[in-house]
Amino acid sequence: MKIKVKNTDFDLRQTFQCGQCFRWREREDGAFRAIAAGKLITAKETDGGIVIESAHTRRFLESYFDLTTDYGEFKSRFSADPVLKTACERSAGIRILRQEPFETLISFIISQNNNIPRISGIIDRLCESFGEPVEGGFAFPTAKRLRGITPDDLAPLRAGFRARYIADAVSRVNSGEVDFAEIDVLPLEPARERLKQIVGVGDKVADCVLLFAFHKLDAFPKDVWVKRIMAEFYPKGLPECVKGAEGVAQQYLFDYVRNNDGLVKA
DNA sequence: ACCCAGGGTAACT
DNA sequence: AGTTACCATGGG
Repeated sequence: MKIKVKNTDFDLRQTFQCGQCFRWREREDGAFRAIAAGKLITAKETDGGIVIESAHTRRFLESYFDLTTDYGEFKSRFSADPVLKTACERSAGIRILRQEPFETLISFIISQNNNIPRISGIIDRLCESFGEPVEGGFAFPTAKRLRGITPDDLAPLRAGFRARYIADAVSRVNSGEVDFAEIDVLPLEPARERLKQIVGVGDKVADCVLLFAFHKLDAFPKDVWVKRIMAEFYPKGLPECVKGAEGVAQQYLFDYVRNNDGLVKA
């Protein structure tokens, strides 16, 4: 499958490097590639728009890249707030991907008290060590494939104290105690409580999973950077114009502060 | 050597 | 309910 989409409200680098995903890499020729949901995807900016190629179906790609959502509408709504207006303009091409729940869960467990380059490294080693080999690399290992895994088994990842959290997540997903199909249809609060049953999953990790995998756009992950933004610009809370789409606003703000040294005080 | 990183937990007030 | 040390590892 090969599809071409307009590059309005869609920038590959901004979308892949805004911290929502960890497996997309830029090639020397400027194209991006990743294994997602077990298959290779490549994406490249061309004169006529963005060209996406994969063995995945069109339906999958439209869902994964969230191609049917109008981000221009979000941005015009958010622009009622001056700080968000600037953030939207700076990071105008961010889209919220629909990633696989298990991959997103494990990835954001690994992300805690960690930095993005090392998160990517740990995930790479997880895929190389336990993932199924597929064309172009390794699939992210499924929960089923990791059944029974112990923290010691995960030692080669060098995930540190997070290894036992990963093991706990695998166990609870396999037992059905954490049920992605159920979480998918649950509202934000109860869905968050389900995920927080996993040892090592708190509000922030749960909200990332709900936003980046289940596309619950009202989830608002509060990491150290967002907390700084909130303290600096929104001490009384988020503006009314983001209601229902807090997670989308969060990504514009997150990308904005991370790429603007000194915008908020550390 | 020290600090921090897309935090969470356990053990305190 | 709100604070704090600690958690492994790697990079600056």
